[in-house]
Amino acid sequence: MAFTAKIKDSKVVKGIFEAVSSIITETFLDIDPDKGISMVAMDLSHICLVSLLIAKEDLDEFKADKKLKIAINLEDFVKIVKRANPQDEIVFKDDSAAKRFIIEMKPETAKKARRFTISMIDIDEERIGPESLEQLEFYNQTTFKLKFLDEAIKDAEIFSDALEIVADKNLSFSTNGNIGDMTYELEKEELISSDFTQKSEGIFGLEFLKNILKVSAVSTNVEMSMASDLPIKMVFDILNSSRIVYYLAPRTEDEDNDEDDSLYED
Amino acid sequence: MAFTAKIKDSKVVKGIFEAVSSIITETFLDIDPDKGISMVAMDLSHICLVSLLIAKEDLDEFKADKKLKIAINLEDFVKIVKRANPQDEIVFKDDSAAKRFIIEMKPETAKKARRFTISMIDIDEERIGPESLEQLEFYNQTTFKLKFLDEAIKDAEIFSDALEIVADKNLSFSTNGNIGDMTYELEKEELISSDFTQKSEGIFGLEFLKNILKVSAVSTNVEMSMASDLPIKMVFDILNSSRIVYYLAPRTEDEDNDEDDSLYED
DNA sequence: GTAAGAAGCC
DNA sequence: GGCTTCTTAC
Repeated sequence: MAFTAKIKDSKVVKGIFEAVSSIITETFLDIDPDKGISMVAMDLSHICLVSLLIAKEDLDEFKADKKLKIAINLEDFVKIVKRANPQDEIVFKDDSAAKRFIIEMKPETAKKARRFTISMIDIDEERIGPESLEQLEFYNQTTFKLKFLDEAIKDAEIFSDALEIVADKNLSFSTNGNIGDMTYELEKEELISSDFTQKSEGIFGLEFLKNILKVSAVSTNVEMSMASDLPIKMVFDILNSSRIVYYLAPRTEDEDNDEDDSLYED
Repeated sequence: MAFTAKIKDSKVVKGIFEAVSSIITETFLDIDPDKGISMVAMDLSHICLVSLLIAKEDLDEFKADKKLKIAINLEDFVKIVKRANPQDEIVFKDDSAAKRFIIEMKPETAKKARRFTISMIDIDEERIGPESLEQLEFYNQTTFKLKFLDEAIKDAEIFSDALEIVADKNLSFSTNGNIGDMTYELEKEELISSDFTQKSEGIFGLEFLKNILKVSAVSTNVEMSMASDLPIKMVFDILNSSRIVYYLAPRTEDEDNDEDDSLYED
């Protein structure tokens, strides 16, 4: 047992992994004695990259002898995590010898935990990390309440399956479709912070945005970075020192060619 | 009209028969002037026997001249019972001359009842009663809150379609499947009562257990009796003097031969 | 009235 | 398996 981590608030664990698993089905969990638990993975269509860090400072217990990479099916993992009751605390352990990942849950005062295991899976090493994305230069950055983006998404899906996001003097969300269109503008005063240096615009799929917004169970603000023709970067702070970062590729004019949506040219 | 019975709380009637009909499709209702309304029937695959008694003490009105056996399709019967509103009281009557069973429902204060009838059907006399099952000698018996079994079932169905139940020092539920496994143990303190004299274990189909658990609409505790290689007996008290008893046959190693699961060798 | 969970449909 | 609807808890 090279690794043990405990989180007392199972609701946070549920919120984090339900959000992530709505986009990612399989992933490595990276256990790092110095950092905590992290993962980086892309959705199958390579349109969205998700990077999660649960910092060791946010773990109520954390023991790790060495770095570990544990590959799991997130969907199955979430089915288990969902079984936690609100008052349960959750413990993760590895049983690498048996290629199993262990999840235990129990109320803090209970003696005996319900114990689940999930088989580790074999997946290819991720071919690309987020490093190249971290080099991206965004012209515009803003932080604001997640509920605004949630509203814009719900407004937009009346008309279309995509949302246009424009950062210029202010931040605007818009869409148009057969039955009509909508515009939702946030004034500077409604933004917690904003630094817009060059107009940028992009169109993004609502399905991804809706899945990303599931993070609102565990976060209240979004820090959004944009530049035309680049993926949009959205950072969500969770717990005290942890975060989930999404890079979502814009839709291109040439929607027939799915490859153009990909975050990477293979 | 040789028989009339009234139950003021239609929700109880719904709960009882929705639970039973999830396993039994056709049955005799036995009307006994001394006892009340009862039924004994097995599911079509002969894996589960259900015995229901609604004691006459629990009926708000009960008139029966003589013993009656009324064969009905429970599925159709439940469709009718489901039509009752929560504030309705329900009256059952026979119209044996017309081979019809009558269900009336109305709010207590209403003058006029909604009236349904359902045709009696022809089914073979049940070839075997529960008498032989009542002779079974169980080594272990325990009573505990239904919610624990409910949790164990929901935990287990992530992995498999079966649940292993072991009574030894304590009571444990477990399962395993391709994606992983789970264990759920109940300490003696979590059991309302327990009398374990000899370790027993058995594997039971989750589909049956889930249908049996529908009884939780009308009961809160389960009294469970076990012995290895015997059916598991589960007794649920309902109302004041009534009860539903299930005998569920364990799955056998040789799962290809369905007959081995049968409660009876024909 | 809203939101989460369960059941039914595709 | 996802989506939708219905039910139930807060």
